[in-house]
Amino acid sequence: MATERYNAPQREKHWQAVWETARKNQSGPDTGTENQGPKCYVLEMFPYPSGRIHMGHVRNYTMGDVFARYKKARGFNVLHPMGWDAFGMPAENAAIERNTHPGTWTYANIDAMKAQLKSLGFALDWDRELATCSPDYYRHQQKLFLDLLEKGLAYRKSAKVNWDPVDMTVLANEQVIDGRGWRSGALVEQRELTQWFFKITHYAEELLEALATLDKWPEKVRLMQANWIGRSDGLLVRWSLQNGTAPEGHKELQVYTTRPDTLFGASFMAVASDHPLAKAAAEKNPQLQAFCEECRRLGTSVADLETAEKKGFDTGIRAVHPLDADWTLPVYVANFVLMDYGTGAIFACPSGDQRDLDFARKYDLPVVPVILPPGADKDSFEITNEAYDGDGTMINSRFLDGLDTNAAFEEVASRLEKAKLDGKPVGERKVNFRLRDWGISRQRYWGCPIPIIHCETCGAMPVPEKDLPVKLPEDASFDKPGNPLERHPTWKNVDCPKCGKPARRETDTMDTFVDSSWYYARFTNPKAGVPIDKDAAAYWLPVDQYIGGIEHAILHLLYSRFFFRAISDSGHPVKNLREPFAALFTQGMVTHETYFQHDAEKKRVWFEPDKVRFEGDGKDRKAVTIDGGQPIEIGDIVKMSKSKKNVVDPDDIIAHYGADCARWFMLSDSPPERDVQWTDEGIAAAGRFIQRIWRLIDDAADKAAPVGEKPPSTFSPEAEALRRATHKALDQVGRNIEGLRFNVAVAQLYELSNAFSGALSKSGDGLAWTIRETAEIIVQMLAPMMPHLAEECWARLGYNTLVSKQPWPCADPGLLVDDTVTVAVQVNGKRRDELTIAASASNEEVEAAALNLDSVQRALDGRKPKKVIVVPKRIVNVVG
RNA sequence: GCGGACGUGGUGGAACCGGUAGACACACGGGACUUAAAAUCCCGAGGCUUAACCGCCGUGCGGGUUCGAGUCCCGCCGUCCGCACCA
Repeated sequence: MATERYNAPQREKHWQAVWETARKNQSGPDTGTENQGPKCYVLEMFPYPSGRIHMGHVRNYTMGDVFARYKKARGFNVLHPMGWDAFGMPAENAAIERNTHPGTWTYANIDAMKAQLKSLGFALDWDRELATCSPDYYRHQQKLFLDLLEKGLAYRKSAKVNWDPVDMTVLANEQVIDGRGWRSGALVEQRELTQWFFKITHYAEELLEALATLDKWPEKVRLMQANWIGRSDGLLVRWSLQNGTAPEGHKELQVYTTRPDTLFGASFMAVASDHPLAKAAAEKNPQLQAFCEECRRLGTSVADLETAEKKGFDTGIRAVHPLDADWTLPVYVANFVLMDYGTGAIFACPSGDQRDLDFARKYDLPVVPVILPPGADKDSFEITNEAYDGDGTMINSRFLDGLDTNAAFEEVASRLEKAKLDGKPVGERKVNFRLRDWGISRQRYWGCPIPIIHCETCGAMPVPEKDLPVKLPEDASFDKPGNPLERHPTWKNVDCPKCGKPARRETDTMDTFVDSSWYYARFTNPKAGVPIDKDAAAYWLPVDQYIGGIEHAILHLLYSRFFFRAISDSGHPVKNLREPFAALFTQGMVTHETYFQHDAEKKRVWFEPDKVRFEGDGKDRKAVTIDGGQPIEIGDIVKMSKSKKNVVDPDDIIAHYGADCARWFMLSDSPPERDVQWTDEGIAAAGRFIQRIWRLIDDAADKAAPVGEKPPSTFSPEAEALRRATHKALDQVGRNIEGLRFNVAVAQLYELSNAFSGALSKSGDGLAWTIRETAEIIVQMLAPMMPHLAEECWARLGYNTLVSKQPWPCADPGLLVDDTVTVAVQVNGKRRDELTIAASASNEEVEAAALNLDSVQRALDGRKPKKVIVVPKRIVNVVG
């Protein structure tokens, strides 16, 4: 009887309905009851509800689902929730374009995407679903904000901010990429605005130190965060200003340096154009005034800053060298000195810093080498156009001469700590961080309102807790650019909660990264009346496996690490936990070839993959249009994106091949952390494998021993071999899923299927029993990856239970070790032969057998072996 | 410029702690089944040499350590990513 093809799309709907009925996609109430085992919290980064799932989501959520289902089968009590990162710009843009409300658009998208996720068969706990745009969620976020405010971890200040002129909003430093807004791509400008900030710098040291404890995070992400936090160890040094050269009231200049060892190489001082000393000096100097203005204008865009030539202006002020009262240096205003790092002032050592050197050459200032690189000759060493900023031996540095760089640092630091200027130490050790406080104000409607009321008398007053949530008004207008909350006729008019006088609401909303900084904690009990249910969070946190894109290496992950600490320290601690994500995995992107033609202006016009037909293969492979047969160029393989039209819609794939096929393909071939290339051949191969498994199991079901039959007492060699292959694969597949090496697990399942298919045509003692054993183990191993197919196969094998409810099978340790082993035989390190021998053979026996081989004798060519190395069960190397 | 990762057949990739390089899959070639095709099944395949065996070469390039190196060390080359006036 010919086997019917497995109709994946149809059967998948069936099994999804069965699961729904069985309520199997539940992790149970708050502390979980489904499994008695230890808890395991599996989380994938929740999606922005853009309207449709893309292949990147499919890959991300498939990995999480395989891991979650596997852990469940291993007896863990698993939490695997899903929600929506639902605030943000696109909803507002959609509102403008379609004349709908952002909420309407967002919730319609959520419905559509939820249906898509369900059609992929993910074992998600939908009872815990949350959307950050719901007042049920953001009311708690407002409470968290108020608690941070009370602790001084949220505050308001006027600051230069990154202004995105397209999105018309403020961006955090982390959200500016190559001088452009991370979402809009517009050139970012600098503007002075009063904004709300979170004091992430308060945790700079801790966030950096704790990276060392995150041993289940990728090294790469930890390094990126460490660089971002940017700790430097240095010295604050106070330089006195020479009498008569400095403006009234300016007696000293404080600089920050990480290289006090180079102090004798100092050649000038430089301050930022908005440094108080620069401003004071400019008052009486119109030319300097003009120069400062120029610097400020230049600084309007980050891109300009990066390309600007180094320029300076001599203020005429002179600073006294802290180690030599007779030595004075000129003070410049320089465009490359930043006011918001260190003290906004530096001393410059041109021989040891490229910027200082460029500046010194331009203005003809002295360049004195003070550090001799290791191996360089003292007499001939000189600095020409390249500064030397490495370590070495001190020269031209008086009492430091001969010391190494580190010793010189210490010597200068301790001298200056003891030295006094106006009764206070000249030098003070200081650790500086690159990290800045997180500006969270956004001039947008579709975000969490900041619960503050501004009163002319009382200032910025927190909204009383009883008045939370501060809800967004439904009737906002989106017809103009700018903030709809700002121009709403009534919403912002409220009375001051303290004095009762008319006041106005804060119209800024929070950066959406705040929303995603604590959602993982909310998932542990999303219906709690407080932001975080302490018991539920204590049970479930930390997240045991977090999975998402590398693009969040800094932004989301650093903010979450900070926010979790900040809320812990302001009344919402979860045990003593400081880190929310115990293990992190960053998956690669889904890529696809691109196809294009050039238009009349030489611009590329992109083609969807299904508009392209191919002719030939290998080097002769050509693309043509599907209708006209006109030539098309084949472009790079890049991340799927709408703009390049190289996207494949998951819905189309599910409808054609089924969800299991899409899932299987996303797990195959490429290591999960690397990019995977979507190809038609690849998805077709996955589809073939599904049919193959179905045929194999169908065939096996006919040949297998009945369910529950006792194991036979003897096994034929064929049966024995199949059992060994099966149990080895079981052992390996488990390990590889555990280690998220899905591509390797997939290969092992292919391999076992090949062996199984060969064994099905054989007969022998115990084979029928072994066929059942292997068939069941294959199905159970496939279950986390292709859950629908696995259920179908499980039923075909005679069960009316669900395979997704079965415990993970146990590999028989006795079948993992072989009686005989094949070892390679080398002569002088070159492989000459192989030897099959009892695993229990002694080294002497192996050696004798190896020397006995013709091939070994031939290779030795009459020489006596000098030495024989035997590595048990692996290799024999004859040296002769 | 600084920091990091990576480099294996025609392709994606595998190889535990230094121990048979190329598992598995794609593409390709040959065969079976078929009137034919699709589907399926079987076989082949790193390169050079050879009728075949044998042999030689082979994990970006050059050196080194080792009985033995894709794996460790040093120096190059290339690709990708992150950061970038941070004093």
